[in-house]
Amino acid sequence: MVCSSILTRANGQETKARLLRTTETLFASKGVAGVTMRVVAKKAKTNLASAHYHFGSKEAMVLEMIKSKIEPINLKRRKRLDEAKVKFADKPLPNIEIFRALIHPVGEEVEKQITNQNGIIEIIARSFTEPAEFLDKIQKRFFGELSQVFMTELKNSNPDANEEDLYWNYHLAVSSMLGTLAQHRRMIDFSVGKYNENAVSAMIDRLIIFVSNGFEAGIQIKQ
Amino acid sequence: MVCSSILTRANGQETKARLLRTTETLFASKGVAGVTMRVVAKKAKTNLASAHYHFGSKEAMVLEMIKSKIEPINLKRRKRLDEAKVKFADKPLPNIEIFRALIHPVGEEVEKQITNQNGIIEIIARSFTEPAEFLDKIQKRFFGELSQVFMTELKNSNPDANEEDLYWNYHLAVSSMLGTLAQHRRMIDFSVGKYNENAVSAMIDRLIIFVSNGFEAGIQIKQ
DNA sequence: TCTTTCTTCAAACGATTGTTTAAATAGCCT
DNA sequence: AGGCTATTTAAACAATCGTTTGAAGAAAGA
Repeated sequence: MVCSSILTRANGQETKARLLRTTETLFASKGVAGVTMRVVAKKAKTNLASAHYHFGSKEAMVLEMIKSKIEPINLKRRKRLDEAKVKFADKPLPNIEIFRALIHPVGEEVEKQITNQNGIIEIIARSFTEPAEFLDKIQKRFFGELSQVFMTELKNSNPDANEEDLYWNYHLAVSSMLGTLAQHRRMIDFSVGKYNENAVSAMIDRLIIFVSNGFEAGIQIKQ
Repeated sequence: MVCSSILTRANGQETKARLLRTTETLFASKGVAGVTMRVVAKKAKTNLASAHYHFGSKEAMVLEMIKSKIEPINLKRRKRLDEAKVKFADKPLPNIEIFRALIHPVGEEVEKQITNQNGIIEIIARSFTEPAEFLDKIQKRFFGELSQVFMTELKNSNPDANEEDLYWNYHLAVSSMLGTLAQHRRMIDFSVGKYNENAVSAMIDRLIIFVSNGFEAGIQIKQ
C-alpha cells in the first residue's frame, strides 16, 4: 500500500516461463548439477520458494524444461519420416532418408535460434551426459516410442538384413549421433581454425552421411 | 600399546591404492558427483582426512584414478599403430587398421577384467559425460597428443583427401566411439534379449567397422 | 468492503559437501 | 629407549544444497 512498485506482480505464468528459460540456460552450460534453485530463482528475478511453488521440485522443473525443448524436435522427426514415406510411395526408404529424418530436425532447431545463447544442441547433449537415473527417465519418457518407430522403418527398408545386425547398428547410429552432439562443444576448441560456429548444419550433414554409411556397412545380408 | 589390532596400520601406499580402487568403483557407477570423500574413505576402510592426506583434494584423487586406467590403454593404442605400420611396411595403412588401433584396445581391457565389477568401459564413458571443466582437463591431459598421432596417420593414409574432411570425419569417428561407450549401459536395457553381456567385444568389432566406413564415406577426394 | 485465491517473499530447517585442524598412533632409525 | 616421520583418527568448519514454513501482497468476485 505504501510505495507500490511500478511493475507490481507478474502474471505467475510469466514467472513460470522466466524460470523455465533460466533453467534452460543453466542446464545447457552446466547440466543438472549446475541448476540450483537459488540461482534459477535469482536469475529469473523471483524467489526461491516461488520456484518450488510453480514446479514442486527441482527435478520436475528440469524435466518440464527438457520436454519443452525435445518434443517439438520429435514431432518434426516423425513428420519428416512420414513425408519421406509419401515421397517414396510404396518403395522402401533409403536408409539415409531415415537417418536424415532422425538427425536433421536437430540441426534445424539449431539454425532457428542461432542468436540464442543456450543452444538446443547443448540441451540435447546434456540430456545424455547426466547421471544414469535421471537419464533413464528422459530416455523412457521422450525417446521410447520414437525409437520403435524408426526401428520399424529400418526393418522395412532392410527386410533381408539380419535382425541382430539391424539392432546393433541402429544403436551405433544413435550413439554416434548423441556422442557427436555431446562432443560438439569440445570440437570447437579442438579443431582450431578449421571450425566456424555457423557450420553446425554442415556438421549435421556430415553426421548423416557418416552414420548412414556406417550403418549400411554393418548390415550383413542374411545367407 | 593396549590391544594392538591384528592388522594395525597399513603401509600407507596400500591405503592409497585402496582409495584409488574405491574411487574407481564409485566413479564408474555414479560419476564424479557420486564420489564423495566420506564414502570413499569409509569403503576403503580408512578416514576422511586420510584421503585428503594422500591426494590433497578430491579432484586430484579422481584424476589420478583416471590416469591409472587410461594410460595403459593409450600405450596399447600407440603400440598397435606401430605394429600395423610395421606390418604394412611402407604402404599407407588402411583406415580400418588405424581405427582398430584406436578402438580395439578398449575392448581388450574390458575382456581382461570381465570379472571385475567396475568396467573400464564405464570409466572411459563417464570420463566423457562429466562437467565441461573437468572434461577439458582429461581431454588435454590424456588425449591431446594421442589425437595428434592418429590424425597424422590418417593424413598419411589419405594424402589426396581434403584436410577439412579428414578433420571433421576424424572427430565424427571419435565422437561415435565415445558415444557408443557412453551409451553402452543403456543399450543393455534397451535391446532386451538381443544382448548378452559377453558380447562387448562383438560390439567393439561392429563399432570399428561402423566408424571406419562412416569415415571413408565422409572423405571427398579433392578434385 | 470483505473474502477468497493466487502469487511472492524472507527466513529457517536439515542434510551433505570438501576441507582443515590438532591430537593420537605406529613404524623406523640412531 | 628416545626421537623422528609417516600415517590415521575424530571433530569441527564453512559453504551449499533442496525443501518447508508462515506471513505478506495483489487481483478478482461477492
